[in-house]
Amino acid sequence: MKPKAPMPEERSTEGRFAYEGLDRVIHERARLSVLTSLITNARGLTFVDLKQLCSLTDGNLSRHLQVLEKAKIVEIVKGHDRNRPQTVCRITASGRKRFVEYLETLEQVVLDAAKVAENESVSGLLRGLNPSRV
Amino acid sequence: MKPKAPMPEERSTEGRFAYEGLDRVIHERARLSVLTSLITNARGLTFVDLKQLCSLTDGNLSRHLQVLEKAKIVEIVKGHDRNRPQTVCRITASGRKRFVEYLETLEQVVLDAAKVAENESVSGLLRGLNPSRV
DNA sequence: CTGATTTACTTTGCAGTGCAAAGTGGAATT
DNA sequence: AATTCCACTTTGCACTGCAAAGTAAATCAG
Repeated sequence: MKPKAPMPEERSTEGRFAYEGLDRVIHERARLSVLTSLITNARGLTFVDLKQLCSLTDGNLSRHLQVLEKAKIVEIVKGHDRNRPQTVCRITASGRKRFVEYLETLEQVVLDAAKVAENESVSGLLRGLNPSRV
Repeated sequence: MKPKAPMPEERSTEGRFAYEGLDRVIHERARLSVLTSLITNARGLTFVDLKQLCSLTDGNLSRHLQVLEKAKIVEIVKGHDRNRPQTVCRITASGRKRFVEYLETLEQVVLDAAKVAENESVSGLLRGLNPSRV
């Protein structure tokens, strides 16, 4: 049998920084933008609004909305306004739930990173992260 | 010429939620894990440490470390310990800088999302995000 | 009325990438 | 000498983000 001495390093660090809450569907720059836009506008936003808010190209936005809709994170209603097609997007209830869980993980990442090992200085969230002695 | 009435909607919202600070090299679950591990352990971590901390497979970690090294975000020193190969990883100065910038953007995302449009309740960072009337 | 332009998307094509399974090389063990 | 174990690396593929091209309907120009 193997002794396998419990090294001082190993104090339940298994997956300490794995962040499984970082949902792949959400953890993508463009989609993160879209969802942040939508969660702050629960009444919904149009395709054109989103395109502007997120600085996305038409094709790009279209693709990401498809992904989010398929995942039931947003719902898309195609209608018309002033005789022009108008796509309105809203975040769904389950989408909101998933997004909030994701955000909680994000917050944890920021908090973990702000901890900076030897706990030199933990003032404002990100204070203390700049050049420290190597 | 076009009148182009300044709609009430448009108050410098261009790219409001674009988050260009979300560096593609960093904004990836596995690499985000690795960097958070490394920034909290400025002295460096071994391949095996990282594998455990981030719950990554060997191949996966190897690949991501290559990407991070090529981007000069981490430096990798291959040595030996007790006659076995040992890879030690450290975050570089510029890597730290880029990562901190990234984290600042992340924090902004969380803050923006916490704002929830009608500013119903902005207490704890993520309080107020749960089911609100649609 | 016809052709051109604009608006609001959708589709296509490809380069890039995350991931796991398989591979490598050297120590230690049998 | 052969096998096992450890610490990685390489390979292969399925997926995906992205932009360029395409589509459809309304509006405008002449």
